[in-house]
Amino acid sequence: MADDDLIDPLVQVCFEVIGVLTVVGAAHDLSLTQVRLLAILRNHRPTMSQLADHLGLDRSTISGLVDRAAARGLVERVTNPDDRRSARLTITAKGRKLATAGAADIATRLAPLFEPLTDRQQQTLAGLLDRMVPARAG
Amino acid sequence: MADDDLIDPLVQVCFEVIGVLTVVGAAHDLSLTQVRLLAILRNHRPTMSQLADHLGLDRSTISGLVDRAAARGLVERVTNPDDRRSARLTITAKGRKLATAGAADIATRLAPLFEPLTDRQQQTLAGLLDRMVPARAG
DNA sequence: TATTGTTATACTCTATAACTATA
DNA sequence: TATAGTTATAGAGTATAACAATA
Repeated sequence: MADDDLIDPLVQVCFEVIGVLTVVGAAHDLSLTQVRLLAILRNHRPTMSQLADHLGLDRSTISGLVDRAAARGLVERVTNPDDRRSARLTITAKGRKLATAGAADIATRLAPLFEPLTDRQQQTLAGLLDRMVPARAG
Repeated sequence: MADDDLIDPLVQVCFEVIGVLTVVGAAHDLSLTQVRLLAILRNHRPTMSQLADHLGLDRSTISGLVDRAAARGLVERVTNPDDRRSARLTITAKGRKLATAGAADIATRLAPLFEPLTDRQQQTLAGLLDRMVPARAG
């Protein structure tokens, strides 16, 4: 098949989805990157370096990002007694609450995108997408 | 079905795709927004306001964006003789060349994502995604 | 020496508010 | 008056380079 028959609609859908994440984030004064940060911290406690690798950003960028989120009381640095150079990041109760509310908003705002698909088609889509995401350690 | 069974992998895949667009853009000194700009201008000649609406950005943001792209010779403002307030944006030959090369890079870098799927599954995916993108005027 | 994280710096992206020119 | 676009301003996101602390 012509690549574009798949790539074009995929990229289009991605921009729609990212657009939803961006506006929902903005409604809570969160940038797209802050949304990702909270989403990750819901299930993980990475070090700054691990976070940088995962997000594909420089460590210095992460420092600023975490500074701003910490200033809002959304995340916390927890120093590691075994290696005092490194710090683990954790989400606060306030951050978790915001993340949970945001996830619900996102689900609601994403729903219209799935509307053209039958339940059966949505299941098929979920299966295909699931196969595309590599199992990720962390 | 549980929403998250669809939303989670969809969002994951979207971040993968956006990540590819970001790194390919960066390899050509283009931000993600500049990549989108060139992608749109390959097929359209919008006014500044139309572009702002389409990208979901403020008109003032578009001004700066276009300034920087124009300074690199990638796009041009063409004033409309019928309404001298407005300007249509066009891609230059240089911009088109860059966009074409970028699109090829993107296809190459996106390919590993599809690898877990059979050709038949890729066709199915393309069909489902296609149904999700609204026909857009412009 | 190597690694973890921060700081200083500079540029891009973004929105708000105020503005100019045209309609 | 209303609309198209720009400019001034301020803050967030980003990378590079240089740095301090720890290993």
